Amino acid sequence: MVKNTRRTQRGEASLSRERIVEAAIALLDEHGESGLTFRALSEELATGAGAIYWHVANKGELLSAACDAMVARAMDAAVTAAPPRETVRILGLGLFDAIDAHPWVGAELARSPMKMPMVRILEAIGRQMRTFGVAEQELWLAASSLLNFILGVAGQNAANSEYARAQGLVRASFFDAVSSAWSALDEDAFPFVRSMIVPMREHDDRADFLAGIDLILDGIAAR
Amino acid sequence: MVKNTRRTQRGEASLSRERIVEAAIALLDEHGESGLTFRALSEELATGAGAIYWHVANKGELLSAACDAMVARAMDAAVTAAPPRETVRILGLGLFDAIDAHPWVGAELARSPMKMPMVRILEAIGRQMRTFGVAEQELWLAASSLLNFILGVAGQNAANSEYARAQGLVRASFFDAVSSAWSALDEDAFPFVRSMIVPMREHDDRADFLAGIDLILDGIAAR
DNA sequence: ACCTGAACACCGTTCAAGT
DNA sequence: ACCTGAACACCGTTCAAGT
Repeated sequence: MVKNTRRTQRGEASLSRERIVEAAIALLDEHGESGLTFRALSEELATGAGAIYWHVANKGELLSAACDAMVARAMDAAVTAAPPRETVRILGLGLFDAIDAHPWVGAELARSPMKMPMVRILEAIGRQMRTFGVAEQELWLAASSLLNFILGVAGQNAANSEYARAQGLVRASFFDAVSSAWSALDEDAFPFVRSMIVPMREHDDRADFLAGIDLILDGIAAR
Repeated sequence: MVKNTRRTQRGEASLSRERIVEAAIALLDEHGESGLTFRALSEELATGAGAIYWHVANKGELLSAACDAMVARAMDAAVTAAPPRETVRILGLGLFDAIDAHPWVGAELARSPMKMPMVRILEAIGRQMRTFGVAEQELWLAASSLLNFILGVAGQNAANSEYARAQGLVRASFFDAVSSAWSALDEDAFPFVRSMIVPMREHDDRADFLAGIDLILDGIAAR
């Protein structure tokens, strides 16, 4: 490991997959999804684009790795000895908060096929379903339903945040904008949505997310 | 309406938002999300990029309009006089099949904030929840939970299809690939996921989707 | 009012060349 | 083995100019 002694001594770690992913996370957090470009990354890391490609296959892999790092962190933080129902809530909330703080994680999760970041979530949820007492032949359904719900919420939250960012709005005024859009809908064509304007405005994403998980757990328990 | 008589007589309708959206849908269906570019669209429509921009604000609006057209079609096709539980299943399946046939719809849906395509789905589901007998103060939760689950499934299905397309795989061999990836996971770190290899391979997306909806409806009914 | 198409300011990715 | 940075082949979007 003599190769980069000089750089290390100067306080600049040599280029590595880890450092690249770290820098990518910083860019994504600061400027949103559109903030991650190989040019910005090169500048941040003081190298050329080609150097990054030596450590990472392409942008997709980079995004996926960044997402995975965040999800792994959230899953690890949610390790408890609580009963399964409570643990699933903690897991879910951990993910919810991570996505709330880093919307791009939700967007990437909603895109990623059955690869690593999702496998982690499936593992964490599935274990709880098993201790929850779900029958063996229903485990896949229980775990994947919960997962799909969580991914749906994740995607929506991320979309809302990105949209709000693009419009330069804060969270509260985003829902103001939605509510005025819904007010303009035709009463005959959209009676239900119009009747939801007030509930939508008063709703609490976090609380609804938890309640949704409970709904599904109730449905599972009812079998 | 004299302006484009000549063009119309020649059998080429003049440029319009509708024709543009139509062409966009054709490109998306044929070549996936990456197939929709303003250049390809210009060629297809035999015009310049600027002409398209006169009718459509930007690419996002175009994608959203294309998605909305597909969702509207699916929702209209699912109008029945069946009891609410059955109707929700029909609505869901209609959407599921539309996304299965046009994966880009699922991807766009997972991205779109609380705008038009989603408002349609919310309206259709919400009406059924009301006739289902859900209490007024629980309507938002019931409808939005169902919606989030559906969007989650939509996003995953779309991601799987896009991934399979990119790899040049058919559906069956996609799950083969996932199962061999899962087989390579560490047994100690991922016992649950490894135990799901067989169930995952044998599962039926459509059936699981329906079962998931039932799970949530059961949870709602249990209140 | 509607369309043309060249031009602009970006992208991700590659690759010969260096150390 | 690792890095440089110019070059390539694309993008979405704009805009002066046409009809």
